[in-house]
Amino acid sequence: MATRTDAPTRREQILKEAARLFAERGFHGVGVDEIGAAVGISGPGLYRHFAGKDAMLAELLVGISGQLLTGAKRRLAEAGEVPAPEAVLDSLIEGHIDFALDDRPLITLHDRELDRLRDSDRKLVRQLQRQYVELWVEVVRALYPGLAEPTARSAVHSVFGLLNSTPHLARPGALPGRATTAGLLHRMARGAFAAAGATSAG
Amino acid sequence: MATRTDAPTRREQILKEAARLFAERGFHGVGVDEIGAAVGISGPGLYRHFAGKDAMLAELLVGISGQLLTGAKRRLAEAGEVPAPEAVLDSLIEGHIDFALDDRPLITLHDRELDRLRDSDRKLVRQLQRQYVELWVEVVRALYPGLAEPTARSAVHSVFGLLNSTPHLARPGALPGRATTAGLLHRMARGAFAAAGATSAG
DNA sequence: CCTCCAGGTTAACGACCGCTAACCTCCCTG
DNA sequence: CAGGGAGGTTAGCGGTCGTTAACCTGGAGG
Repeated sequence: MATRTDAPTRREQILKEAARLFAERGFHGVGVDEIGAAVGISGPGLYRHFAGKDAMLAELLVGISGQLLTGAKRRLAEAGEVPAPEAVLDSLIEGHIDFALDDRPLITLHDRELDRLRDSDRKLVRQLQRQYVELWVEVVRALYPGLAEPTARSAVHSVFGLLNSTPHLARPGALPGRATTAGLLHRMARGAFAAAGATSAG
Repeated sequence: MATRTDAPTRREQILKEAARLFAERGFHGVGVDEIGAAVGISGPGLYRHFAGKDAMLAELLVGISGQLLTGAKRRLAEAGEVPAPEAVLDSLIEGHIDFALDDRPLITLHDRELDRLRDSDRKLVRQLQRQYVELWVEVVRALYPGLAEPTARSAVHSVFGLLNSTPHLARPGALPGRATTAGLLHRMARGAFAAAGATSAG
């Protein structure tokens, strides 16, 4: 992860604030004037950077899905030729937790405002999401071979629900410390998968 | 659970359809005309039954929170004088899963549109939610005494995220069967709690 | 120094939305 | 059978919102 040192562009500022506002009050609940005000310009000035309000949401959601998928692919590749399923799953979980903890507004948008997109954008996002899920499913099934595919997919979605619950955990800083929270979530995710893979043939 | 046999009142029809629409497209994304159309009357006819669009959302959210809390209290009481923590936790999990599977739109609204409420209603809903969470926290800590309270609370929220993920699992009927799904979710929830309670002192 | 464009501004338009007003029509009741 | 309330209807108002139009300005380039 190459850490950015240069200042964020105006486009990036806008996207960040829009994400926060959309997550807080919903896509329809936020006006363009508010988004503009959040970055110090006013309403219609946004149209110098984006084609419209929809375009901001689209770019956010496509970006999220793409980042998640790209990161997961990278982690899978880094695992080497004959990866240990446990290590790969740990790596996937870690990546998802990082994302959920560092970009809470985005993780909130990700499964909440998808239906507000134009058809083509929505299809793209869904495709990226599906690839991401399938990637997890394969790793989970490698670790728990007894799991049928639909069951594994349900389990993956459920663990996403668990990991994505962080926005509900408290106002900004009330968590017991980032590392502690990450550790707890990680252990719980592993525990949930283990329970899914253990008893039943699915 | 006394099963209803009489026909639903118009109010109930409206609430049900409103819940579905709010869950699908967000509170601000649904117009009163659409809600009316969904029950066969048109727009302003709704105002014979509700003071306004906000009132529908308020009644839905207060109802959900109340039902969850009431059900949980009942299950706790049914457990008897010196309850086995395991059995109580299983009962709580079962109740929450029933709710998540049977009233998907409501479970979606429950953690998504809370901020659209008037102050007084929002406070009431939050209070009910908090009581529900605290009830779970006590049971979890009885079962895993090593868990510190904040950790237990985080764990409970995370398991809610897991259980509430059902709306994302698939379109209407694509699940492997209700009982199977319920069983999977139940095992995963228990596994997640076990993992939270096992390793760390939290 | 003139030009021009990137990136702002304000004004205003058209659409939509929540809600009210005014009216109608059963159906129940005394 | 008169009366009235419950539960609809349509028309329309007032406000908001996304978007466009028209205009302004500072700074870079020839």
